[in-house]
Amino acid sequence: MDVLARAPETRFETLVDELREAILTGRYRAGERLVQEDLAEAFRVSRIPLREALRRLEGEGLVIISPNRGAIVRPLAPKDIVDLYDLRLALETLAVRRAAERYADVREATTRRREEAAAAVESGALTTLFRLDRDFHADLAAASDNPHLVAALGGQWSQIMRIMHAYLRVGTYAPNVWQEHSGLADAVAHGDADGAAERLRLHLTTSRDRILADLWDKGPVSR
Amino acid sequence: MDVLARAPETRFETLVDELREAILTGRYRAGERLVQEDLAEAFRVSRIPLREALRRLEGEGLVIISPNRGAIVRPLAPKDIVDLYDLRLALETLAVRRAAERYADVREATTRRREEAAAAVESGALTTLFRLDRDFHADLAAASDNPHLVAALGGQWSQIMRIMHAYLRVGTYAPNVWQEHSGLADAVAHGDADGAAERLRLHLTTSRDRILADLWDKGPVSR
DNA sequence: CGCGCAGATATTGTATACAATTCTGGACTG
DNA sequence: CAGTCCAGAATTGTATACAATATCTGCGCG
Repeated sequence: MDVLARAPETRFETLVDELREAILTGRYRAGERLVQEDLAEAFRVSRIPLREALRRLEGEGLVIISPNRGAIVRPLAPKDIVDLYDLRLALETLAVRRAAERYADVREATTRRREEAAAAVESGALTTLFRLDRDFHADLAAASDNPHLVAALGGQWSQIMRIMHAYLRVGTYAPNVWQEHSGLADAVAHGDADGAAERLRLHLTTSRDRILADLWDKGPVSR
Repeated sequence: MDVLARAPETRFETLVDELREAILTGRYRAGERLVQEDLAEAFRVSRIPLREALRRLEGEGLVIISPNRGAIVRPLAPKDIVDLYDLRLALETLAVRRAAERYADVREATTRRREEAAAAVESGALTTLFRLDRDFHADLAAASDNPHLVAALGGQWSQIMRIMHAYLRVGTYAPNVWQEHSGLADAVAHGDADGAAERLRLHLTTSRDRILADLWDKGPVSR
């Protein structure tokens, strides 16, 4: 057998992840055309897996495909930010309530990552920072024991990550985010569903308002 | 120009709808293998648009694709029913609250369809009945003015329709569903967010319990 | 200056071919 | 007789090429 562990992934799977990452980080900007031939060459694949990947991302709401006209990166308007956070709050509130009812101990989801996040802030590694944020909330969602909810939230996180990359800077990213994460995890672990829901609401509304405040400074840009 | 309105749809789009419909109505049953060559022949298309359609349905959670092993119709366990209704309640509660805040008049969404549904019950046209049900709730969701929420709910409805087709009969389908729809639409139109949310909760929990009760009769079938 | 049409461009759909992986059934071995 | 292994079948994954269709662009013409 091979010394190196063989990646069992198909080209479609890696391609979806790479393309999603490229859109999330702004390498392909909002409204930009995604020409199949160009993408296929850039990612060293043929058009078949590429088309499948585009269809998947279309399903996630990251790209828009018009028949015979091609794909573009979906534009993001300020209202999208409000709507997405509204939706995310509803989904994640359900998640933390269910997790609290089960007394799920999600505290290690913070302790493990808290100092890593601090280091990322220090070095300005924004992508790492956002990934840690997402991973924490993903663990929280998984604690709900509702796979369908986890899947729905997973789809929304693509959009959230796009917003973060587009509008957050080290100076904008709240320094006490991980403090809020800890309090949230504690409430869940103690079975305090109402407290967890309220902490989540505060956490998300402040995050959203921080983004919106930053947005007004720079004008209604669609990146 | 042509007399007949030309369908501007691509094969992928029609294929997704046809395949989804086939799975929803049980033509392909849970766990059944979906062989690409066979499907391509059955729907008179080549494998490329077929693969794209399967990827889309995989994203909707209707099929499961294993690398090099092919696609199957996703099995539905009783816990899935509970989880899906839990998720749906959270999403739709947000929708009706937002709709109520806007005093959205969704009452014609019931009046138009109420007698049509009664006729469908009479003639035993279950598929028509389910479609009317979905259309009402889709109108309700649209009244929230949150496209992302509408999209999320749309994805969940594929699963809900599967459950309905699998477990509901004319005798099981509640006769006063459309009465509840009317009350819900009235509350929304009067801007009574709390009342609408409570009516929705009752509507969905009774629907769910009816399905679960029917399920225990027949045993834990995965159709 | 506006309009329309032809060519260029791009995408979609399809066919074909082949590689890679998984599954299957039976022969072989202990 | 049970278990293993292997060759071939079946299926999926990918690449290439090409026809059909739709869109876009720019030029000529009235």
